[in-house]
Amino acid sequence: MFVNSEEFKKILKEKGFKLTTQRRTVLDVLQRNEGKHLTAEEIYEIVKKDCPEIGLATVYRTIQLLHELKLIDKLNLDDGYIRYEIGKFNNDHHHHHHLICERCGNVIEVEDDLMESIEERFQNNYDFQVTDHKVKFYGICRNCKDN
Amino acid sequence: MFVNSEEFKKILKEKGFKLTTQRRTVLDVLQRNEGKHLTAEEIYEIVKKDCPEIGLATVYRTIQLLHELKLIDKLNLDDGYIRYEIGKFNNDHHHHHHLICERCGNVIEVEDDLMESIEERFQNNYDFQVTDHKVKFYGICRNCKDN
DNA sequence: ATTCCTGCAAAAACTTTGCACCATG
DNA sequence: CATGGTGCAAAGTTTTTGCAGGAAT
Repeated sequence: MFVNSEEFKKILKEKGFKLTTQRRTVLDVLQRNEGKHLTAEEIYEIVKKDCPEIGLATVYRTIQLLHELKLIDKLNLDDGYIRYEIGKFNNDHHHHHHLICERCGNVIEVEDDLMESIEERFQNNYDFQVTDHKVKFYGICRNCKDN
Repeated sequence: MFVNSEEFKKILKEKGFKLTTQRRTVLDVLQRNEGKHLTAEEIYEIVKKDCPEIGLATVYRTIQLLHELKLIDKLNLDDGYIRYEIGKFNNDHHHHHHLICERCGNVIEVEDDLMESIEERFQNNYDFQVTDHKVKFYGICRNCKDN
Protein backbone atom coordinates (compact mmCIF):
# COMPACT_ATOMS: atom_id res chain seq x y z
CA MET A 1 0.00 0.00 0.00
CA PHE A 2 2.54 2.58 1.09
CA VAL A 3 5.68 3.69 -0.67
CA ASN A 4 8.88 2.49 0.98
CA SER A 5 12.25 4.22 0.75
CA GLU A 6 13.45 2.25 -2.24
CA GLU A 7 10.29 2.90 -4.22
CA PHE A 8 10.33 6.54 -3.23
CA LYS A 9 13.94 6.89 -4.30
CA LYS A 10 13.12 5.37 -7.65
CA ILE A 11 10.15 7.67 -8.18
CA LEU A 12 12.28 10.70 -7.35
CA LYS A 13 15.21 9.58 -9.51
CA GLU A 14 12.98 9.22 -12.55
CA LYS A 15 12.36 12.96 -12.45
CA GLY A 16 15.87 13.94 -11.43
CA PHE A 17 15.14 14.52 -7.75
CA LYS A 18 17.18 13.29 -4.82
CA LEU A 19 16.07 11.38 -1.77
CA THR A 20 16.65 13.37 1.40
CA THR A 21 15.82 12.81 5.04
CA GLN A 22 13.39 15.70 4.92
CA ARG A 23 11.43 14.28 1.99
CA ARG A 24 11.40 10.80 3.47
CA THR A 25 10.17 12.13 6.81
CA VAL A 26 7.40 14.29 5.36
CA LEU A 27 6.11 11.36 3.33
CA ASP A 28 6.29 9.14 6.42
CA VAL A 29 4.23 11.59 8.44
CA LEU A 30 1.56 11.75 5.75
CA GLN A 31 1.49 7.97 5.56
CA ARG A 32 1.25 7.54 9.31
CA ASN A 33 -1.62 10.02 9.36
CA GLU A 34 -3.78 8.40 6.74
CA GLY A 35 -7.31 9.72 6.84
CA LYS A 36 -6.33 12.99 8.48
CA HIS A 37 -6.26 16.20 6.53
CA LEU A 38 -3.16 18.06 7.59
CA THR A 39 -2.11 21.63 6.90
CA ALA A 40 1.48 22.53 6.09
CA GLU A 41 1.90 23.89 9.60
CA GLU A 42 0.55 20.69 11.17
CA ILE A 43 2.84 18.57 9.04
CA TYR A 44 5.73 20.80 10.05
CA GLU A 45 4.99 20.33 13.75
CA ILE A 46 4.83 16.55 13.45
CA VAL A 47 7.87 16.26 11.18
CA LYS A 48 9.96 18.28 13.63
CA LYS A 49 9.76 15.41 16.12
CA ASP A 50 11.69 13.15 13.75
CA CYS A 51 13.65 15.83 11.98
CA PRO A 52 14.01 18.85 14.27
CA GLU A 53 16.24 20.84 11.96
CA ILE A 54 13.70 21.00 9.13
CA GLY A 55 12.38 24.40 8.06
CA LEU A 56 8.80 25.28 7.22
CA ALA A 57 9.84 26.31 3.73
CA THR A 58 11.12 22.80 3.11
CA VAL A 59 7.80 21.37 4.22
CA TYR A 60 6.03 23.58 1.71
CA ARG A 61 8.46 22.62 -1.05
CA THR A 62 8.21 18.93 -0.23
CA ILE A 63 4.43 18.99 -0.14
CA GLN A 64 4.36 20.57 -3.59
CA LEU A 65 6.74 17.94 -4.86
CA LEU A 66 4.75 15.05 -3.40
CA HIS A 67 1.64 16.49 -4.95
CA GLU A 68 3.29 16.75 -8.37
CA LEU A 69 4.37 13.14 -8.00
CA LYS A 70 0.73 12.33 -7.23
CA LEU A 71 1.68 10.73 -3.92
CA ILE A 72 -0.57 13.06 -1.93
CA ASP A 73 -3.88 14.77 -2.53
CA LYS A 74 -4.83 18.36 -1.95
CA LEU A 75 -7.99 19.16 -0.07
CA ASN A 76 -9.63 22.49 0.58
CA LEU A 77 -12.12 22.72 3.42
CA ASP A 78 -12.50 26.48 2.93
CA ASP A 79 -11.07 27.27 6.32
CA GLY A 80 -8.11 29.23 4.96
CA TYR A 81 -5.70 26.31 4.87
CA ILE A 82 -4.73 23.96 2.08
CA ARG A 83 -4.78 20.46 3.48
CA TYR A 84 -3.03 17.32 2.33
CA GLU A 85 -3.55 13.62 2.75
CA ILE A 86 -1.80 10.55 1.49
CA GLY A 87 -3.16 9.49 -1.89
CA LYS A 88 -5.29 6.39 -1.82
CA PHE A 89 -5.68 5.72 -5.47
CA ASN A 90 -2.22 5.53 -6.88
CA ASN A 91 -2.89 2.07 -8.13
CA ASP A 92 -6.57 1.85 -8.78
CA HIS A 93 -8.85 4.63 -9.86
CA HIS A 94 -11.21 4.71 -6.94
CA HIS A 95 -11.81 8.26 -5.90
CA HIS A 96 -13.14 9.28 -2.57
CA HIS A 97 -15.34 12.09 -1.44
CA HIS A 98 -15.73 14.03 1.75
CA LEU A 99 -18.79 14.41 3.89
CA ILE A 100 -18.26 17.51 6.00
CA CYS A 101 -20.46 18.02 9.03
CA GLU A 102 -21.59 21.61 9.33
CA ARG A 103 -22.00 21.37 13.08
CA CYS A 104 -18.96 19.51 14.37
CA GLY A 105 -16.70 19.93 11.34
CA ASN A 106 -15.96 16.23 11.24
CA VAL A 107 -14.86 14.93 7.85
CA ILE A 108 -16.04 11.50 6.79
CA GLU A 109 -14.39 9.82 3.83
CA VAL A 110 -16.51 7.94 1.36
CA GLU A 111 -15.73 5.78 -1.60
CA ASP A 112 -18.36 5.69 -4.21
CA ASP A 113 -18.44 4.76 -7.83
CA LEU A 114 -21.77 6.40 -8.56
CA MET A 115 -19.81 9.43 -9.65
CA GLU A 116 -18.72 7.54 -12.72
CA SER A 117 -22.17 7.56 -14.22
CA ILE A 118 -22.18 11.32 -13.87
CA GLU A 119 -18.82 11.58 -15.57
CA GLU A 120 -20.20 9.61 -18.49
CA ARG A 121 -23.01 12.09 -18.83
CA PHE A 122 -20.59 15.00 -18.98
CA GLN A 123 -18.66 13.15 -21.63
CA ASN A 124 -21.79 12.71 -23.73
CA ASN A 125 -23.58 15.97 -23.07
CA TYR A 126 -20.68 18.39 -22.90
CA ASP A 127 -17.94 16.61 -24.79
CA PHE A 128 -15.86 17.00 -21.66
CA GLN A 129 -13.47 14.21 -20.74
CA VAL A 130 -13.30 13.99 -16.97
CA THR A 131 -9.93 12.98 -15.52
CA ASP A 132 -10.44 13.83 -11.88
CA HIS A 133 -12.98 15.24 -9.51
CA LYS A 134 -13.24 16.84 -6.11
CA VAL A 135 -16.47 16.44 -4.29
CA LYS A 136 -17.51 17.81 -0.96
CA PHE A 137 -20.89 17.19 0.60
CA TYR A 138 -21.95 19.38 3.50
CA GLY A 139 -24.57 18.32 5.97
CA ILE A 140 -25.31 16.94 9.40
CA CYS A 141 -23.55 13.81 10.56
CA ARG A 142 -25.01 10.97 12.56
CA ASN A 143 -23.63 12.19 15.86
CA CYS A 144 -24.92 15.72 15.46
CA LYS A 145 -28.40 15.06 14.17
CA ASP A 146 -29.78 13.99 17.54
CA ASN A 147 -28.45 16.96 19.46
CA MET B 1 -34.31 36.36 -11.08
CA PHE B 2 -32.12 39.10 -9.70
CA VAL B 3 -32.49 41.08 -6.54
CA ASN B 4 -33.49 44.71 -7.09
CA SER B 5 -32.75 47.61 -4.76
CA GLU B 6 -35.99 47.34 -2.84
CA GLU B 7 -35.63 43.63 -2.24
CA PHE B 8 -32.00 44.06 -1.30
CA LYS B 9 -32.85 46.79 1.14
CA LYS B 10 -35.46 44.59 2.76
CA ILE B 11 -33.05 41.65 3.06
CA LEU B 12 -30.47 43.91 4.67
CA LYS B 13 -32.94 45.55 7.01
CA GLU B 14 -34.09 42.20 8.36
CA LYS B 15 -30.63 41.66 9.78
CA GLY B 16 -30.03 45.25 10.82
CA PHE B 17 -27.81 46.25 7.91
CA LYS B 18 -28.08 49.40 5.84
CA LEU B 19 -28.23 49.78 2.10
CA THR B 20 -25.26 51.69 0.78
CA THR B 21 -24.05 52.60 -2.68
CA GLN B 22 -21.07 50.31 -2.22
CA ARG B 23 -23.18 47.29 -1.36
CA ARG B 24 -25.62 47.97 -4.16
CA THR B 25 -22.78 48.36 -6.67
CA VAL B 26 -20.93 45.19 -5.63
CA LEU B 27 -24.12 43.16 -5.92
CA ASP B 28 -24.81 44.76 -9.31
CA VAL B 29 -21.38 43.80 -10.57
CA LEU B 30 -21.84 40.20 -9.48
CA GLN B 31 -25.26 40.11 -11.12
CA ARG B 32 -23.99 41.59 -14.37
CA ASN B 33 -21.19 39.02 -14.42
CA GLU B 34 -23.32 35.96 -13.98
CA GLY B 35 -21.39 32.83 -14.86
CA LYS B 36 -17.99 34.38 -14.24
CA HIS B 37 -16.02 33.51 -11.16
CA LEU B 38 -14.55 36.72 -9.87
CA THR B 39 -11.90 37.30 -7.22
CA ALA B 40 -12.18 40.13 -4.72
CA GLU B 41 -9.57 42.05 -6.67
CA GLU B 42 -11.46 41.60 -9.94
CA ILE B 43 -14.70 42.72 -8.35
CA TYR B 44 -12.87 45.74 -6.94
CA GLU B 45 -11.56 46.74 -10.38
CA ILE B 46 -15.00 46.51 -11.96
CA VAL B 47 -16.82 48.21 -9.11
CA LYS B 48 -14.43 51.16 -9.24
CA LYS B 49 -15.87 52.13 -12.63
CA ASP B 50 -19.26 52.83 -11.05
CA CYS B 51 -18.04 53.75 -7.59
CA PRO B 52 -14.47 55.06 -7.85
CA GLU B 53 -14.09 55.96 -4.20
CA ILE B 54 -14.65 52.40 -2.93
CA GLY B 55 -11.84 50.69 -1.05
CA LEU B 56 -10.69 47.10 -1.42
CA ALA B 57 -11.49 46.45 2.24
CA THR B 58 -15.11 47.37 1.63
CA VAL B 59 -15.25 44.94 -1.26
CA TYR B 60 -14.01 42.18 1.04
CA ARG B 61 -16.49 43.15 3.75
CA THR B 62 -19.36 43.35 1.27
CA ILE B 63 -18.50 39.99 -0.28
CA GLN B 64 -18.57 38.36 3.13
CA LEU B 65 -21.90 39.96 3.87
CA LEU B 66 -23.44 38.88 0.57
CA HIS B 67 -22.20 35.37 1.21
CA GLU B 68 -23.75 35.31 4.67
CA LEU B 69 -27.00 36.49 3.13
CA LYS B 70 -26.67 33.60 0.68
CA LEU B 71 -26.87 35.95 -2.29
CA ILE B 72 -23.52 34.82 -3.68
CA ASP B 73 -21.60 31.55 -3.77
CA LYS B 74 -18.00 30.90 -2.92
CA LEU B 75 -15.86 28.93 -5.32
CA ASN B 76 -12.34 27.70 -4.94
CA LEU B 77 -10.44 26.81 -8.08
CA ASP B 78 -7.24 26.18 -6.11
CA ASP B 79 -5.40 29.00 -7.81
CA GLY B 80 -4.83 30.95 -4.61
CA TYR B 81 -7.93 33.08 -4.90
CA ILE B 82 -11.36 32.71 -3.41
CA ARG B 83 -13.85 33.38 -6.17
CA TYR B 84 -17.45 34.47 -6.03
CA GLU B 85 -20.44 34.26 -8.30
CA ILE B 86 -24.04 35.30 -8.04
CA GLY B 87 -26.13 32.57 -6.44
CA LYS B 88 -28.39 30.76 -8.83
CA PHE B 89 -30.47 28.75 -6.46
CA ASN B 90 -31.90 31.19 -4.01
CA ASN B 91 -35.38 30.11 -4.94
CA ASP B 92 -35.12 26.56 -6.14
CA HIS B 93 -32.69 23.95 -4.96
CA HIS B 94 -30.91 23.21 -8.20
CA HIS B 95 -27.23 23.03 -7.60
CA HIS B 96 -24.63 23.41 -10.26
CA HIS B 97 -21.22 21.95 -10.75
CA HIS B 98 -18.08 23.05 -12.45
CA LEU B 99 -16.18 21.37 -15.22
CA ILE B 100 -12.65 22.75 -15.15
CA CYS B 101 -10.44 22.23 -18.18
CA GLU B 102 -6.92 21.27 -17.16
CA ARG B 103 -5.44 22.71 -20.34
CA CYS B 104 -7.14 26.05 -20.93
CA GLY B 105 -8.55 26.59 -17.44
CA ASN B 106 -11.99 27.29 -18.80
CA VAL B 107 -14.81 26.68 -16.35
CA ILE B 108 -18.05 25.23 -17.66
CA GLU B 109 -21.15 25.32 -15.48
CA VAL B 110 -23.42 22.35 -15.38
CA GLU B 111 -26.76 21.70 -13.80
CA ASP B 112 -27.42 18.14 -12.97
CA ASP B 113 -29.77 16.39 -10.66
CA LEU B 114 -27.97 13.08 -10.74
CA MET B 115 -26.17 14.20 -7.61
CA GLU B 116 -29.36 13.75 -5.70
CA SER B 117 -29.26 10.00 -6.01
CA ILE B 118 -25.81 10.06 -4.48
CA GLU B 119 -27.02 12.19 -1.62
CA GLU B 120 -29.72 9.66 -0.93
CA ARG B 121 -27.12 6.95 -0.68
CA PHE B 122 -25.14 8.92 1.85
CA GLN B 123 -28.30 9.41 3.84
CA ASN B 124 -28.95 5.68 3.87
CA ASN B 125 -25.42 4.32 4.16
CA TYR B 126 -23.83 6.88 6.44
CA ASP B 127 -26.77 8.43 8.20
CA PHE B 128 -25.49 11.76 6.89
CA GLN B 129 -28.02 14.37 5.88
CA VAL B 130 -26.62 16.33 2.97
CA THR B 131 -27.60 19.99 2.84
CA ASP B 132 -25.18 21.28 0.22
CA HIS B 133 -22.39 20.13 -2.02
CA LYS B 134 -19.48 21.49 -3.98
CA VAL B 135 -18.41 19.49 -6.96
CA LYS B 136 -15.56 20.12 -9.34
CA PHE B 137 -14.72 17.89 -12.26
CA TYR B 138 -11.35 18.27 -13.89
CA GLY B 139 -10.67 17.17 -17.44
CA ILE B 140 -10.24 18.17 -21.04
CA CYS B 141 -12.85 20.38 -22.67
CA ARG B 142 -14.18 20.12 -26.20
CA ASN B 143 -11.97 22.88 -27.56
CA CYS B 144 -8.77 21.46 -26.12
CA LYS B 145 -9.20 17.79 -26.94
CA ASP B 146 -8.39 18.25 -30.63
CA ASN B 147 -5.22 20.26 -30.11
C1' DA C 1 32.65 17.16 -8.35
C1' DT C 2 28.32 18.37 -9.82
C1' DT C 3 23.88 18.93 -9.11
C1' DC C 4 20.34 19.44 -6.33
C1' DC C 5 18.47 20.64 -1.55
C1' DT C 6 18.03 22.99 2.74
C1' DG C 7 17.46 26.58 6.32
C1' DC C 8 16.92 31.07 7.19
C1' DA C 9 15.08 35.38 6.56
C1' DA C 10 12.93 38.42 3.68
C1' DA C 11 9.24 39.14 0.52
C1' DA C 12 4.99 38.24 -1.61
C1' DA C 13 0.14 37.60 -1.88
C1' DC C 14 -4.31 37.66 -0.10
C1' DT C 15 -7.33 39.10 3.58
C1' DT C 16 -8.61 41.29 7.98
C1' DT C 17 -8.67 44.92 11.40
C1' DG C 18 -8.44 49.62 13.87
C1' DC C 19 -9.84 54.02 13.75
C1' DA C 20 -11.56 58.55 12.65
C1' DC C 21 -14.90 60.32 9.66
C1' DC C 22 -19.23 59.87 7.01
C1' DA C 23 -23.87 58.17 5.53
C1' DT C 24 -28.16 55.94 6.31
C1' DG C 25 -32.57 55.35 8.41
C1' DC D 1 -28.82 61.79 15.85
C1' DA D 2 -27.84 57.11 16.75
C1' DT D 3 -26.13 53.34 14.57
C1' DG D 4 -23.72 51.28 11.41
C1' DG D 5 -20.53 51.73 7.17
C1' DT D 6 -16.47 53.42 4.73
C1' DG D 7 -11.67 54.45 3.35
C1' DC D 8 -7.17 54.27 4.46
C1' DA D 9 -3.26 52.28 6.23
C1' DA D 10 -1.34 49.02 9.08
C1' DA D 11 -1.17 44.38 10.55
C1' DG D 12 -2.13 39.47 10.03
C1' DT D 13 -1.85 34.95 7.65
C1' DT D 14 -0.37 31.70 4.72
C1' DT D 15 2.86 30.63 1.17
C1' DT D 16 6.89 31.60 -1.89
C1' DT D 17 11.54 33.01 -3.05
C1' DG D 18 16.71 34.27 -2.90
C1' DC D 19 20.83 32.87 -1.44
C1' DA D 20 24.83 30.84 0.69
C1' DG D 21 26.06 26.70 2.78
C1' DG D 22 25.35 21.59 2.80
C1' DA D 23 24.09 16.87 1.25
C1' DA D 24 23.33 13.28 -2.25
C1' DT D 25 24.82 10.68 -6.21
